Amino acid sequence: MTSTRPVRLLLADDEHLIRGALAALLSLEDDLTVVAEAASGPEALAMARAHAPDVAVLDLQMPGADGVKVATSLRAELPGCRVLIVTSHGRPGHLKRALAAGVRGFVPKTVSAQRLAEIIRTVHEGNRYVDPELAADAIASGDSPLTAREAEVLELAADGAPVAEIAERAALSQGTVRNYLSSAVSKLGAENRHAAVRLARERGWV
Amino acid sequence: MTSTRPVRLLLADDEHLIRGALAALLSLEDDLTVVAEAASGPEALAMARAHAPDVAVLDLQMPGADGVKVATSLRAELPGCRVLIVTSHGRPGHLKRALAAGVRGFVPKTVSAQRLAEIIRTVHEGNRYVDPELAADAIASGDSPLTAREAEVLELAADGAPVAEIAERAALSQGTVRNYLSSAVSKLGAENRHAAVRLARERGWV
DNA sequence: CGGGTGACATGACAAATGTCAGAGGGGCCA
DNA sequence: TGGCCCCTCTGACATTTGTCATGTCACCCG
Repeated sequence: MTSTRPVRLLLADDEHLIRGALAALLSLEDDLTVVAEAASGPEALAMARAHAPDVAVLDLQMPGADGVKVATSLRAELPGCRVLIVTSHGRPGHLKRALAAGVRGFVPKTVSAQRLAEIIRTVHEGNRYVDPELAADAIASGDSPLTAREAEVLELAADGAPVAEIAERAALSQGTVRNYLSSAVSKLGAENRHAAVRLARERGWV
Repeated sequence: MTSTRPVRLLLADDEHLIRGALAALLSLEDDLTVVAEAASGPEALAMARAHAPDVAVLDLQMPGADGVKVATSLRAELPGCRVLIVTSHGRPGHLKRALAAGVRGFVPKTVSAQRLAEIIRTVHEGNRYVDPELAADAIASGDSPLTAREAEVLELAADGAPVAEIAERAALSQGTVRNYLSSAVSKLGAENRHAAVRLARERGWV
């Protein structure tokens, strides 16, 4: 395989500094070429439509729509475009969501550019790549033990709202809300609902 | 001023990808040279001692010790070394803390590498540089209305711990803790202490 | 069809939390 | 020195929670 045409990349990250630097570094690899850059979720989608890249390298946290949402849309609109998610804070639940959205690769930003280039090639060839450490975390943390309602109520409780407000927003009775919160708290082994929110967040279950 | 020797830089960021990319980009500027890199707070300090750089470019959030703590130590040990903080999530309080620690520059990662290079030069010449948007946020959010104790107690309450635990850890009576929490909550206009924690965090007051 | 499970509810009780009034002591500054 | 503000505490009270027992209803599966 001598003169394959280079892999066309879309780079999306809201931090200009990182995105630019990354573009520069990846361009040094002569089998990779950055054809488009975006600073937000919607922009990434638009760029993908316009340039139909081979691989989309997406940051997980972007304004507008996060990497996973963009990946979902991309999956439908451009099935040929592989998606690789890059993230600073790899929480187990994100990985699971990402894989469910058809993402082919998931790596933390702690990898080197060299390594990232290799992973981009891996993904482009149709293989999957998940950072071993993140994968281990995801397996260790397991599936969410929360039912859909419990998770929903816990989420509404996330900003410290009192039960009355949660009940109203969820269209549930206060007693029911307290029941859900109580069971969520005990399932997570937390001291109270606020600690439960923290735990669930850490594990990516909300 | 024709043949000044290049500005010697220390780069500290726990994300290898970013750090490497940044190093590569900044090295393209012929008046800048990266003499050391670090992936954690303590490592940054050690590197600074070993290489005595002209400017230290520090990420705000690093394992071990954050950028501001490193800056504080650096101020004492290497007064000649200017510190520039780079951050993803610019919260007003951080800026204030950073300036108090003698940091000369504070910029979000949304700037371009070009711009960053200019800012590094500015800082190296002894001037200060603070991102205008972050500065505006900091001014708008104003000073913390919390007394030292209120902030301390609020911080201990941050992870959802019950009052009893806070009281023990702060060596205060439970009643006192509740009084402080109560006054903090009302000063912040929050619904309860958990919402207060969130608000205070957002504004960088804890 | 019967049984299990989850969504949803009520009511009651104990525990934690929020609020208020008051009170003593220390430091700072006019 | 007197006033003011903060720190610290106490005690009492109303409100909000967490927990438990219990019940109804709908749905899915064997």
